[in-house]
Amino acid sequence: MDQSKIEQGRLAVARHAAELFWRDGVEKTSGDAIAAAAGLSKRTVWRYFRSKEACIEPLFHVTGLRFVELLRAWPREVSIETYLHETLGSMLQTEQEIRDGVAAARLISRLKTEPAIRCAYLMASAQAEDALVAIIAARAGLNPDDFDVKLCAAAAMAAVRVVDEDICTATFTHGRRFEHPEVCDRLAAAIRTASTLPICDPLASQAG
Amino acid sequence: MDQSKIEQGRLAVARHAAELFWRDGVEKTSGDAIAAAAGLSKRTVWRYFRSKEACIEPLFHVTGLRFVELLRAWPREVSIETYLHETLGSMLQTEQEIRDGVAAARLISRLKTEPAIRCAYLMASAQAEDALVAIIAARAGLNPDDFDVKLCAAAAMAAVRVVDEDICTATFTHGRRFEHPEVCDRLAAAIRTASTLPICDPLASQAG
DNA sequence: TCAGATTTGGCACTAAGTGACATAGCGGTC
DNA sequence: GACCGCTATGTCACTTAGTGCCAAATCTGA
Repeated sequence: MDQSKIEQGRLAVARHAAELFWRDGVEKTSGDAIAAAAGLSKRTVWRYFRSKEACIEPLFHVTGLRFVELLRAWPREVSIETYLHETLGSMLQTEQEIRDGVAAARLISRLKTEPAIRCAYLMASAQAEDALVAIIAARAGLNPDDFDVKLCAAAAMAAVRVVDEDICTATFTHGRRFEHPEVCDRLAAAIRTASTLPICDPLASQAG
Repeated sequence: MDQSKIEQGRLAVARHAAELFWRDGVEKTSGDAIAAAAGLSKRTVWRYFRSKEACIEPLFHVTGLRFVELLRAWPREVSIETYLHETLGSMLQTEQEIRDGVAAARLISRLKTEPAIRCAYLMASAQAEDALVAIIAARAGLNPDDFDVKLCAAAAMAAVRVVDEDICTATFTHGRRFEHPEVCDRLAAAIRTASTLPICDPLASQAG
């Protein structure tokens, strides 16, 4: 599918936009500057994105999705705590993925002061929530259209969002440092607490 | 405080903007049209709002806040189910408040097709979540800065959001009709399920 | 009624975003 | 390799979103 090529292009732009938004702020960053940094014409940028603030959505989207994709591989017989401790460390494989994670985290730490960033972040979270629905449905053995599944996905995503925001602001605006296990603990605890379906504990084995 | 005067002005504009967004779509509605409908100069509209899509935020904000304010008056010795059944019906008092509710609900039913509306809706929900934090903190006897309180507020707000979206799309795009008790039941059930702190049941009486 | 402060409008301007068409690149086919 | 159709991109003129600046209006209090 060549949809992914477009996604790659959008992501490339998003990385540059994120850099500029972080360095100069959203207001002081022009569409021209983003286009120039990405090595594209302005026109192409506006073909990729409906607005300036949407330029960073793919970055949040991809980082959010990396986490959600990690959950997709979550074996039924493993608890959330065990799974995250075992796998979260290897979620960001390449240098690029790590850079994306840092870039996203930095921007998240600016959510309070830059409404445009919050907007993009929330939009991307909504997409991640959609992806999460399918995973939770599979794990709970329910239909993705089921209201309870949607509710659980929304609550779990909200939990991730709160932890994210908390950790990112603590890191980038208060200079705190987090060791890896602590992040796993907090994410797992929040997801467990917020989950409205019994998905966090090992599940009774089931055919299929 | 004259901050509320500005809020009234913003809300007045938002009502017109919502009408136009609903009738013509966001794209086909110009800033000029909004200003004209509100009887203001374009300049004043852009002083009130940072972007066109933000023009409807106050409508979502006020309807969301009306619900949150209802929860503020929630007595400690009453369960969420009882409280909502007893009070939700009287939440929207004036004709204007009812019109606001309908206008917001109609727009929510367009969330799938109009990203700009989703953006505004999510931003307003984030504000409502902030307001909810204080209420939950009070009810749970915890500090508003407490992580668990923020988590509970986020999860509860997510629950309200999912119910909202579900009911509004069912109403306006599938023509379903909801009786009042059903709405109460669904909201109460979702909030109870998603709440991560024991706030939904009557609380042991406590001085103060 | 006057002074001072705040709010609004008018207008010129910059920047965001679109439409229409030309061009470049990229398989496939002969 | 030349030809073809297809899609992605660029160019440029254009509309609309959004800001800066100053003047007019409106509000406030003595």
